[in-house]
Amino acid sequence: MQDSSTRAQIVLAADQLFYERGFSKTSFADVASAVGISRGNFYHHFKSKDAILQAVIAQRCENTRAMLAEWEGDGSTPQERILCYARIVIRNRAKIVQYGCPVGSLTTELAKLDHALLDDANSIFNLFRVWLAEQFRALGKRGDAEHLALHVLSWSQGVATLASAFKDEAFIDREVAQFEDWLNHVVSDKQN
Amino acid sequence: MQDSSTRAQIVLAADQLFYERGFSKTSFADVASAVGISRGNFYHHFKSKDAILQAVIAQRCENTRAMLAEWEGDGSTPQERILCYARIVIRNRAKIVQYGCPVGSLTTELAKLDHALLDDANSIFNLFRVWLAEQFRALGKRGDAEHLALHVLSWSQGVATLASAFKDEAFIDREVAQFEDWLNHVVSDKQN
DNA sequence: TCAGAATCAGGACAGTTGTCCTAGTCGGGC
DNA sequence: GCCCGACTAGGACAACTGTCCTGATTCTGA
Repeated sequence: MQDSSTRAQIVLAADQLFYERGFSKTSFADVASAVGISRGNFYHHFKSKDAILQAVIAQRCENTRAMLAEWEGDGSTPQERILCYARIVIRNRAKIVQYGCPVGSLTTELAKLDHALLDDANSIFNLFRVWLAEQFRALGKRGDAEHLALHVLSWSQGVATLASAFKDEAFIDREVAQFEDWLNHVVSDKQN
Repeated sequence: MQDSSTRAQIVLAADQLFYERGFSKTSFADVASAVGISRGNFYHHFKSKDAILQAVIAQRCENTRAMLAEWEGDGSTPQERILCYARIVIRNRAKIVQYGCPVGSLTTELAKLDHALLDDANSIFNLFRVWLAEQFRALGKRGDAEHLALHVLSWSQGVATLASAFKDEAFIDREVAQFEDWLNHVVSDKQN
């Protein structure tokens, strides 16, 4: 199964290109030339463009799961873990300013074409959502945990969209600082 | 200048299609058949696809300006005017759940291709941004007005992105209610 | 060593894209 | 009546799309 090398290369290249140019604006020729193989040869590895998208999404899911497990690993508090999530937008600042959020921009694109794989793409969002809800529950927010998780997700999408539109990195930093205050306030609030 | 009728029809149809399918996924043939004219005939009205996009953006700017003027018109308070903005996402709930925010999804798409008209598309955002900043200044938020305006813009983008991904209308209502609380808190805060 | 599978390059394919051209219709001013 | 401009239909165009096919090469296991 030497395939794994070429196949993995295809998925990696497609992942990047889907992020940087969008799914529908990325052609087989683009991916093929990025990997360095011929266009016709593609169909030995993936039988359609959607199949590549599916593989890319699966890969992103796996990466996300690994990242969440890592955050879970260090003996930090739930509050610090939520901050880990919020700080992704700082860590990926440069790319976000150029291309937006990889998850958000993909789901937006797929939603417009009501593409069959929108649900698959949403599963990445769902990994974060479920994980965030767990953290909020661990903070004693039993009733609001799900809503708070969606709120945090929504916050990150807004930050990515605006930062990308205005090419404004400072905005990201400001919003993260504000987010920390908000989280402190939520945590110290005894309701729910 | 009977042209205005056909031309206006083209801009109207293109506006809708760009919103519902995205700019690059909308072809001349799509717009032409929506208006009911031949594809080749297009170049008498617009000399390129970008020219249509430019006209669509200009139209949206005009509509936005008119809407802001209307909100300004009734003798409401700045706080109520900001709520007018927040409630757009409720008024356009159904469409947002299907296609996201018309401004945000367009700028995201153009940013990915670093299209020359990204700045034009941003000017719609800027209309809202400047107007919102004015409202916050009128509320005594002299130092923070610009940042607060961006924050509100960012909030609306997050709501639209998540609502569209999860097809969740209830989320929109919840976020707007929360926004009202936040705004009350900001207004009653004497700092700045 | 050698058959068979895995992998590959190159090109064919039908359809679509944005763009451009030509020829024709129509209405209003001279 | 005639002419000129605004408007339109239809098609040509090269380039590109996703898909598929045919051979060739390389690798593997017996």
